[in-house]
Amino acid sequence: MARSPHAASPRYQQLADALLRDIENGKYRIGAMLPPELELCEQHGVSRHTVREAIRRLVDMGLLGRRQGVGTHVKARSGRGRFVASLGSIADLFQYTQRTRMKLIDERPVTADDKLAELLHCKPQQTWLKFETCRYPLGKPVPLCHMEIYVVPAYGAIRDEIEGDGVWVYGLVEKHYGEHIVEVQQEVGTAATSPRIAGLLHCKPHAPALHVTRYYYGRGERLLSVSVNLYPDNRFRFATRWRLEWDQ
Amino acid sequence: MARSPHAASPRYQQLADALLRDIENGKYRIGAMLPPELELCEQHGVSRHTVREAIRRLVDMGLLGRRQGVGTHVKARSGRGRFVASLGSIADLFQYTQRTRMKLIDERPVTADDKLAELLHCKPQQTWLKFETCRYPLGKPVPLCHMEIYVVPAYGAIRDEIEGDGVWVYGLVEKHYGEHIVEVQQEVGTAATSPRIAGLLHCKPHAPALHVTRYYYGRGERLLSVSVNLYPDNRFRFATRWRLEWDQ
DNA sequence: TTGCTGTAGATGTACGGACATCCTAATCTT
DNA sequence: AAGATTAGGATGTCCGTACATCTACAGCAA
Repeated sequence: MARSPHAASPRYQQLADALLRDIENGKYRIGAMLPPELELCEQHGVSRHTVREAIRRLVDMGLLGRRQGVGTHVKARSGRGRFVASLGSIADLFQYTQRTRMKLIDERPVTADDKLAELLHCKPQQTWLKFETCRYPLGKPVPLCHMEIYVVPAYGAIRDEIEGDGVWVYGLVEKHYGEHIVEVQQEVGTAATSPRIAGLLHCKPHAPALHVTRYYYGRGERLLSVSVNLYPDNRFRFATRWRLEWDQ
Repeated sequence: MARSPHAASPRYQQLADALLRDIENGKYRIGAMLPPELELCEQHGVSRHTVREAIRRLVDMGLLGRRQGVGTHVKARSGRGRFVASLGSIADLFQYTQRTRMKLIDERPVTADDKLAELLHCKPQQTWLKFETCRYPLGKPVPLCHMEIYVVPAYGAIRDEIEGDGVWVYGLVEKHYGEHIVEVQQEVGTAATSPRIAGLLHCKPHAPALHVTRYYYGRGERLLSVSVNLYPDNRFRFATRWRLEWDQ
């Protein structure tokens, strides 16, 4: 039977609300199993389709989890959503409104000592290829940032294309080696600019700078590249917008 | 009829893949309408249930949009996902592993001059309530950060609870005024610590510091609170994990 | 004990039908 | 010409059925 004309909300929504209440009230505790679908059908006098639609909502909200052959269990209790931020592509991580150009300063293989091994999350003695570059806004002489880029040696061929307009290392890796970046971990801190790098960046020694480390992962949690960026002064600020995902 | 035993994937998935190909190939261009559900049923020889399941996937991926009574249209062409980061709650934005305590330094109403009006995204002459505080890790004498917190004057009563363990201003606003924070905009930059604040923070004057501005919005894009935080030195780093949402 | 097999019970997939609701556009009325 | 009404067609909701697939567990065999 279809829902009555003036019902406030569809039945699956009412059922989802009821289940949400039961979860928040503690009738179904975290880790506990929900009754099977057919049982919920009887209890609430609806079809299996409606039950599945209601459960689907709660699964999307992260409150429930399901496994075929096993059942449906409670994963979380809170009815409030998560805050999420999203990017269209990795390039948005850099938030450069203007196009930029990369200039290569140095390239060399490096063997990880203890300190570098910690930075790269690898064991000492492992070898990486290190690029040192500056990134310039197109047509401007003052660099935007200083970058140290580490890639596994197998990806050395990207050196031929690393200089140029609008180049990103992760893009070269994806293009040449068919690896897709699936995850990026980013750490933002602050640091004083060393005299050598201050010279490259045209800023005062010891000036405050944003210190950004990014880890690029491919499928299977394989670390493909690490970059350490230094943004001097206030040439750059990160803006992130966090939004509540599913409101109630 | 159910799917044959050894099929690689369910029919709705095959149909979703087929539609995705058609979108990427340009058969259905951005903004164009997809054929109606019943037409897709005939074209692909499946039931409406299967068609709706396939379309649901593409809607979840952001490729399609639908409106009751109108139809299904193409919103985007790319088959690659978005990178998303998520937080369990606003408190995770601060990433303090230890609990903290807030200490009030000053409280006063302020009238926005041009500079402050720009910071607060409001018109000059508007009045706000300004709290100046430091945040300390529990039981430690060295503050973690210096904060300037602006709230609309109507929320003045929170001053009575602003000092204490594990207090967040947004939490007080939500608790006392029933306002839910729905969006947070965050800007991260760097700055040198002024001598006065350096004294409060027990760090050297002009030391590099993370400069974080956060805008807290309630429903209807109403700005409820603004905070300007200064984290000296390397007492704090932001870690964000961006993950590709739906992979293929 | 160990390993295999069968079975019950859970979710997953897929078909069918019916009616509700919403939007657009054509049509009718004023 | 402008507004109200109607009709058609699109998605949304909800019911029914059947079988597939997966998992855990009991029972049996080596």
